[in-house]
Amino acid sequence: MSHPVSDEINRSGSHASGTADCQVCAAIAAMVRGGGLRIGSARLPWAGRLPPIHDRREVRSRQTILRPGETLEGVPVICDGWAARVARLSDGRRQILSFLLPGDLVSASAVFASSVNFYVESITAVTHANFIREEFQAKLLGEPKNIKALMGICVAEQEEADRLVADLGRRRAEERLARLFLHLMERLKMRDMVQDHAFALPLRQSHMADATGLTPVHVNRVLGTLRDDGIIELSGGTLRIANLLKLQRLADVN
Amino acid sequence: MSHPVSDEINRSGSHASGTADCQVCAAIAAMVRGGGLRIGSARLPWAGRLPPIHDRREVRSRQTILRPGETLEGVPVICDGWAARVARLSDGRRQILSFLLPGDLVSASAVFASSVNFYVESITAVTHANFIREEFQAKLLGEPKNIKALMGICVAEQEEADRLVADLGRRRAEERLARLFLHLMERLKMRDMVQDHAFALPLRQSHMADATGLTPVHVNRVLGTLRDDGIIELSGGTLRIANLLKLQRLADVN
DNA sequence: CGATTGATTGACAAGGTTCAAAGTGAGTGG
DNA sequence: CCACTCACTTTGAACCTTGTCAATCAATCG
Repeated sequence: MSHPVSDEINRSGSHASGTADCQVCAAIAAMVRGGGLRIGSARLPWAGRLPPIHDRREVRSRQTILRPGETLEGVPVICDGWAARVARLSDGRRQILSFLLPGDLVSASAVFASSVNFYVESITAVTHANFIREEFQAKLLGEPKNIKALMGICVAEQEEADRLVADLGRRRAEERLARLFLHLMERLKMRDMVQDHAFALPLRQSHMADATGLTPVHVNRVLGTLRDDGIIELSGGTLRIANLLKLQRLADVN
Repeated sequence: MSHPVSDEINRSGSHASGTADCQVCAAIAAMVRGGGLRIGSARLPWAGRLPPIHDRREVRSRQTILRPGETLEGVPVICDGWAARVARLSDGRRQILSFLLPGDLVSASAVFASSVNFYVESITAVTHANFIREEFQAKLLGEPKNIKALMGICVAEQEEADRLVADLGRRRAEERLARLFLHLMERLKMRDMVQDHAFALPLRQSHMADATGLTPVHVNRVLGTLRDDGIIELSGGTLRIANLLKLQRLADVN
């Protein structure tokens, strides 16, 4: 069976070859199946053939993948697992800027700059590929259509951030968590990772706290009320939205 | 005296001509003097000659300039005055996403999309120009250098938003206000609008509240303590940083 | 098994909000 | 020029949401 993605990868001489090649193929294939590289809901719809990768890395859960200012080997894309972009304050406070899901470009800025100004940390075990920047750029800048797609990713990234700013600035704990869950569900839906209003949620309560600007203790309490109200069921790493309508009303969608 | 900017504007047949042309020239000249179009600290360093504008508008203070979804006539750039990008929740809560100063492109997204998903509201009286999108794009996409400059603006916009997310999620009132003031001072410095640690600050306390995710009453109290501690002097629309070191320590810079 | 990590709970403190009222200042019309 | 109005600032008091501290419980892992 012909497989343009893995063909391309296998042809690229520079990537780390090992025993896990088919994993990479599978992961990137999944990415493509999901509609191309993305950030949030924006896509980079490349026709079949990806640029060559510099390398591919597998990282255990709870590791720091990138640090601010650190030189990037390539343009990082998440193949598998969950990661987060995070900001750290000097006294250790943390804020999750966004979650990175399979198929996500870590940041549009990484396409042009050789470093970023946030941390990237794995939440689960993560596989990520680093595309060769020059080739990635060349492919993008070659076609106006691709430039616009990249701008689309930038805009989506920005809209995401604006949404989060309004959430953190003006919404209370319950609303923030409700919106977090709905937002994640939307993104996972696009990847066919939601079944019957339920999906794997590998986040600790401290992750949810860092994403919503709350403390883990308070997240715990709010989750408790959401559970008691029959809105969500959360256990064993699986979140099931038991009452979507109520959750949406809480989250102030529509 | 030859003046490439106003020459260009005068040559452009499609812009609204009136009695205030020299105002436009002056405003855009100021913009150029300041280093080109920008967002935050990123610049679009166009060599002397701007693309033609579709029109130019003057708006009184406290008006809504743009609404989400509304069709944009062109690519809006602030020539004079202060405006804000703002998000509104369904129940009326407001969050200021960013302040727009003279020379600011309202949003990089406006270059490619014909609508945006936030409000733009004037704070003072505002003059803004709307560049013809096709020409603006053509000029940008024509040169790879310009594409990278545009991407630089996108990245700066994003970094701004990330910074704000961390502030709103993880910093307390005093820190947020301190950072707001320092951030504004930096931006105004680039425009030569700061003298001796003092600058015109046309914001009401409710603006500061909407920018920092606080209530106006609490902003008032915190301003009171900053004043009492001899850190700032704020009156008559002028902010003077009386003790920069203390303010920076509060703001957790460095 | 002991050790570690995360979830849960209680008691209490604090930061920030809400409501209400009074003070201030600039602009307006008479 | 004065009184009036309107928008904004300031202040107090009560309240509420969220944070802090501390202890316990549950689950996982070498």
